[in-house]
Amino acid sequence: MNASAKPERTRLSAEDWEDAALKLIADQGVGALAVEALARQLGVTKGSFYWHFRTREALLQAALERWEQYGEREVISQIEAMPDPRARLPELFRRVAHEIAPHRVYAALLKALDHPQVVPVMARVSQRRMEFLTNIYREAGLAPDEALNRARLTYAAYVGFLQLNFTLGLPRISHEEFDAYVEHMIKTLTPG
Amino acid sequence: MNASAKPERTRLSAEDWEDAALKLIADQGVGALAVEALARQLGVTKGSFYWHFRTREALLQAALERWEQYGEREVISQIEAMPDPRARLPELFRRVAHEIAPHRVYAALLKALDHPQVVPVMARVSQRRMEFLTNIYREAGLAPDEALNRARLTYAAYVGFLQLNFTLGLPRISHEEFDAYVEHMIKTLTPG
DNA sequence: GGCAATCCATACTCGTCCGTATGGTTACTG
DNA sequence: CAGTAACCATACGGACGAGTATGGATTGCC
Repeated sequence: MNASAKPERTRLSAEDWEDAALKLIADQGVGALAVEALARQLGVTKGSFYWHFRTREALLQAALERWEQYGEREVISQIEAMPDPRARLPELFRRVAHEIAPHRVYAALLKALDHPQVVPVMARVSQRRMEFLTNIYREAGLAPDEALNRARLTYAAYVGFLQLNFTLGLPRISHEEFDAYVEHMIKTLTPG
Repeated sequence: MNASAKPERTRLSAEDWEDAALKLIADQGVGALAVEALARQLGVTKGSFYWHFRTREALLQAALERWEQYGEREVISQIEAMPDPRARLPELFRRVAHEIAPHRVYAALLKALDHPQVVPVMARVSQRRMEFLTNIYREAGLAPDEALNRARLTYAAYVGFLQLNFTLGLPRISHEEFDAYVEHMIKTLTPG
């Protein structure tokens, strides 16, 4: 019942700090990323931190890069492996809608877009996802420009949903209502 | 060529501070709302501030309430005055898409949803707008639950667009492209 | 023109957080 | 079992921002 989630650890690595940083970002946002707070949470002091990282900024950078690398799930490859292109969109929507945990860091980063360090990361990640979405729409039968615009619309709806629902807790939607919303979204945004 | 935007002002009122606060929030976010910075921008010192407000928190509160009252444009009443219900949605979309300035505070507040003071304000404002949207969709012919879900989707797309485009500068979209996107959005999200 | 009330400046205190300096402790290695 | 490298604690310096104290300036009013 220590302050740390993993109480029995003797020595830490840089990766441990990065993971802890991402967890803290997901919980309280980028602004709450303070080295003394992190150290307390890990059961050590600042002395440890400044051995692994030159500065707080360096930790943020490392954590972001780590997230960008490993955070991009294999969802993409799994979806692309599906034989029927028209079946990919509904599957993608339902998947994303029901896996909330992996999106918490993205939602937190979305609120830190004034921070110079997160902007390029978010730009790259969002760009890749949008291109992926655009491809799916093209393979589902949309013309190139239509596919691009539909991808923009879909991704904007995704981002907005993140903000409105588990950052703001807007209309405390029930499970059944939520499922109905997802199906409505599929019906509205899927061609055909 | 002073530091202040309006150099020739002798005495300030509480409303002046609130307006300046909202301007600063729109420009640099809620986190940048510091009293000394604000004072510099207004050409005075902290001594002035603490006469008008008991604390920084009080200023934020007052500014948010001011924004909630006067920020809700008369767009709503203008749209509702339109005779043809089916013509309201395209008009609303085009309007919102081309008036960027009034949405800058909303976008900034969207990034401050971890702050306890902004959450209730944003909840109320977003709720009202969603209800407004839901009504329009119903009047355009959608069934009640369909109208609600479509309103959710539309509003999420709006919120997401704010984040992706003038917070992140995502794909530096051109004017023509943007107009095409808006029309695509109208075609996709408008019933019939 | 004098007197309050209003408004603002200056000069502090205090807490927080980043970063540094330095010495101690644990683990690895020959 | 040394000795060296990796890891961590303690203590400090300094920047920055909120809030307080107090006196000065300005405005409106009688």
